[in-house]
Order: sequence, then C-alpha cells, then structure tokens
Amino acid sequence: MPSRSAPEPTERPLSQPSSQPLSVPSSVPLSVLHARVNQWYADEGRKHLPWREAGCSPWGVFLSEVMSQQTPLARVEPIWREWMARWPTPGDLAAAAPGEAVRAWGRLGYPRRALRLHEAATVMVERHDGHVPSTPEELLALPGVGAYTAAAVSCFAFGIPEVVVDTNVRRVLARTIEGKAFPNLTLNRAETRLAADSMPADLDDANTWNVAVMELGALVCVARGPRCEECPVADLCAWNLAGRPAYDGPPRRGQTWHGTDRQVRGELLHRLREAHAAVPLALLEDVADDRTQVMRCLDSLVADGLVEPLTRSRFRLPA
DNA sequence: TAGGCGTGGCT
DNA sequence: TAGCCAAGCCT
Repeated sequence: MPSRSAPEPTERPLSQPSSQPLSVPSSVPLSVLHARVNQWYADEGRKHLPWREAGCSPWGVFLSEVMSQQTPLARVEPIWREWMARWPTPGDLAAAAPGEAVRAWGRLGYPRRALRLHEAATVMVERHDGHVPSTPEELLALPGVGAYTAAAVSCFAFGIPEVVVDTNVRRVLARTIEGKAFPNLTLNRAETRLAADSMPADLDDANTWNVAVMELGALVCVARGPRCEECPVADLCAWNLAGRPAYDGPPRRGQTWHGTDRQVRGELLHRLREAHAAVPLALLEDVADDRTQVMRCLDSLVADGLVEPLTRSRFRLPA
C-alpha cells in the first residue's frame, strides 16, 4: 500500500502545493474563469443525468464513469438505468455471472469494460466490505480504473477535489489558457500540472469546477464546431482572442474500422450476446471472409475472458 | 509510449 | 462520403 505522505506534487496541488512557479500565465484571470464556468454550469449543466442527482450512490457514480469511457453519455444512460435496477450494489453484480455483465453491456462498445466492472465489484466485496472505495489510491487499484476514473469517482462520489483530467478538460485548457485548438496527443506531466494549477483553491469551488469544465468541453467547447458565441469565457479565451488558429501539431491518430480485428471481434460478441445457449463454430465462421482472422479474433476473445470455449467448436459468454 | 480495443452519431 | 470523435485503460 503506497503511503499518502509522499504524493507526487503535481497530483496533490491543494494539499501539497508545488514549489515550482505556477504553470498558468499570470495574464489568465483564474478567479474570473472559475466563477464564470461554475455559474455557467449552474445555469446550463445537464442536471437531469441520474448519476448527478443528490441521492445517487457511489456505486452509481462509479458505474457511470466506467460506462462513459470513450462513450457518449446519451448512449450510456439507458444501459446505466438497466444495470442499476438489476445490480444496485457491487455485491449484486459480483454475484452474477461475468457473461451476464457482458450481455447486459449490449452495444456500448469496449466490452472488456463490462468484465472489469464485474472484477472490480468482486474486489469491492472482498476488500472493501462491498463498498466503492473513496481514495484515488484504492480506486486506482481496481481493474478498469485509471487516473481519470479514480479522480472522477473521488470527486463526484465523495467530494474529494482531485484533479480530474479528461479529453474535455484537456481541450478547454488548451484553448482558454494555452491558445491552442487541441492539446497534445498524449497527456504529459506538464499538462497534468497545468490542470492542477488551474483549479480553484476553495474545496467546494474545486469540486464544482471539475464537473463544470468537463461539461463546458462536452457542450460548448467541443472538438469540431465549437460554439464560442455561447461560451461564458470567450472574451478571455487565449485561443479565441488569437483568432482561433488551426491545429498545427503532429497528426492525430485515426481509428480504422472496416475489416479490422475490432470489427470482427465486435460482430462475434454480438452473435454470442444474442444467443442464450452455446453457439457452434459453424454459426460464427462467416462473420468475415478471412477464416484465419475469425479464428484469431475468437482466440483473442477467449484470451480476454470475454468468451468461454465449451469445446473446440462450441462457444458462449463466460458463466 | 504507441497502438489496440467497439460502436454509432455527426459533419 | 469517409473520416472524426467520444467522461480512457492496458500492455
């Protein structure tokens, strides 16, 4: 268990101020930025989302964060409601078969997340008395939980103002403070420190800021076609003031799809989800023309624990 | 650290 | 239309 007495300075800006100079230029009026963004959230934020309601459990918040990884919230909400009705606590999910989690995941994408949620629920039962842990260190130890999710759950479920850095936060800070259209390809230390130094010092303000700046990035400061005319901080945004210069960094990584293993894996899993009994290999082989690719993908699904081979020619979701 | 990993809406 | 993009994580 790592000690909390010697945290990385860049990760604990509120309790462990950095000795380095502030990474935010002194020309940026942070207090105005905080006040405007937080007020905008109070006025325009999507408060109807069920995991933002006051009575939502930490488990509900945890579920929402994992489901939202690389996934639009509109597609998350119906699945989240189904899961919360069926498995209202970590213990309920842990008691179910992992294959049922994969089936209930439906077409949310990245189905290994369903498996990891099931594993995380099991760890919560075994090590945390059936509860969602509250500290970033404990959360980070759970499968499927990285720096973003650990910070988000600590903040949104427990009111601990960790530095929450997701794609929305990165884009808003790149524009408002750095004057760039997009952040770097990968999150680095300097950018994490910028996010930390950008946070309000007040605890309540910091907690609101975390969700508010994310929401601003999701609704207004969007990747393509930003709605600067609706932005509460357009008049002090470095990128807007510079005339919104185009992105000039290294080429952004594209995601290929057609003909990839990802597509074949997705189709295989789709067929296995639809069937409620073991499926013969013969009914899976035609998901792609290349049989070698199909077998490779089936093998990888088995290796991932997403598919269980009953025999060499019959497959199902893991029991 | 770069690349693999689903799915579907939007421009 | 064909990419681009989305509350990232893991190896």
